[in-house]
Amino acid sequence: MLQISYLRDNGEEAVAGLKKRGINAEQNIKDILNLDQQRRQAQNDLDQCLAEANKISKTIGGLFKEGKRSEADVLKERSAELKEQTKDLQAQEEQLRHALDELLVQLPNVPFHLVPAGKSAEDNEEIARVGEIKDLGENAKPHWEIAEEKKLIRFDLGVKITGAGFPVYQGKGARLQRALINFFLEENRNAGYEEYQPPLFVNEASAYGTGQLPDKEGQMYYMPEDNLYAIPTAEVPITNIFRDEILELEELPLKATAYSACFRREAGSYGKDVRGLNRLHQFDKVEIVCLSLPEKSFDILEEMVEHVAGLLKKLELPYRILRLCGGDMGFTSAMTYDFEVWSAAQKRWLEVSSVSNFQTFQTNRMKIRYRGEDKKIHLAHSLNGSALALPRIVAALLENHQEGGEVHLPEALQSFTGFKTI
RNA sequence: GGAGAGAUGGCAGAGUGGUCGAAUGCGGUAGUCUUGAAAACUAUUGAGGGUCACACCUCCGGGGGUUCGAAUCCCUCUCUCUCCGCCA
Repeated sequence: MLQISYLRDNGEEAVAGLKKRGINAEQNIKDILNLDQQRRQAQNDLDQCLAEANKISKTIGGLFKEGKRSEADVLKERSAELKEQTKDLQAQEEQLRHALDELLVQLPNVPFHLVPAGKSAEDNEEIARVGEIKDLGENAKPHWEIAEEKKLIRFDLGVKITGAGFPVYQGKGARLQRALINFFLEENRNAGYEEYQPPLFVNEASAYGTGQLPDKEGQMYYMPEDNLYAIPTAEVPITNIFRDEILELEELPLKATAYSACFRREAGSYGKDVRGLNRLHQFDKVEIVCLSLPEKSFDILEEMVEHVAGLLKKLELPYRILRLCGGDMGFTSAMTYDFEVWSAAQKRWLEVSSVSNFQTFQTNRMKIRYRGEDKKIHLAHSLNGSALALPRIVAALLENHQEGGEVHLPEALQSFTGFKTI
């Protein structure tokens, strides 16, 4: 959620920025500032009322001690009046605050100046393309065929025991999953990320903290008996570890990584998008999360992008990096880079990582702060990215590295799998 | 699942219905001393709102109530811990 102080000082900048998302927020922000003004006035009135009431209470206390009952009784009457007033003012302030909050949470993050304007994926800006796109000819098999032939992934068994979108990995398929998780975690750890193993379910406060609620309510699996949500990404528990914390300067930048299973309902998806490993309800992902000084966060973002690019290079997969346009960016992001790997048989790009800087959008809600050089408390910036999401990486590995009925694993992976070919 | 205990500042831990945003200790920060460090001593040290800055207001798990006045009394919810049961 945007900081009200930011909107007070930079309302026009926010309006201009949000246009890049295709949103005209002018009236909205006007309303917000208006409500903010009213709210502060109400708060002020309330405070004064309370101040007087406090003073009277103290005076009454003194009078009682001196035994001046009658004088105290007079003041009690005034106090009763104030109490009525306080009630009204309190209700008023609360009502204004809720109205303000409601508008505020509906406003997405303001895109960074580098973010191109645009409506959809077509307006994204390709900023790098790395690796050779090989023409595998007519015989190239899509990953689901390879996975089925070699009994790596059993979609049928997943359907049997759970449902569509919950595949069973078997044999070398299962070992490949385990190897990839280890490979990513090791790479991340070597790059300075501390490893965590978080809970897979989170409470409501956590889901709000990272912005899954109220924006993506229907995308999460929910367990009403316990009021818990299955995490759609490790970003949620990992970032929430630092909720309500004040970090010391030495702790920044804080770099964390975690493997987790991720759960997404993916309501409304269909067709080729959900074929094979393209889109699942449960999948594995290794995530990286950073908390940084505001002035450093875009450097950190570039650093994270470099790191993810390094992983894809080691996997010898052709990929491209996109800078998402305003309209394609997530609600909470100020700037996002997507990584897409080439799917040699499907002949299309598959998103495998999304690296974003949220600036204070998440930390404002979560109250993740740091004590600055000036000894004052400021909001930190938060960032995260996938490093990496497994299913589409597996798809790309199988498709791109197939040759003569075999799949040759990249060298970097071989020590983790314990086998070179599938 | 059953029974009991508890929830106070970074941590530990006091707190009689009024001057308690809260003793004390530890920790943190700054200083004195020291060649340097340790120790000792001194000072300082919660967060949010508000203000140019003060003032002022809010917060002792959450919500509600009693009272002129609540960390303190009452109700309720949540959570944590201990014991028992079950169990990877």
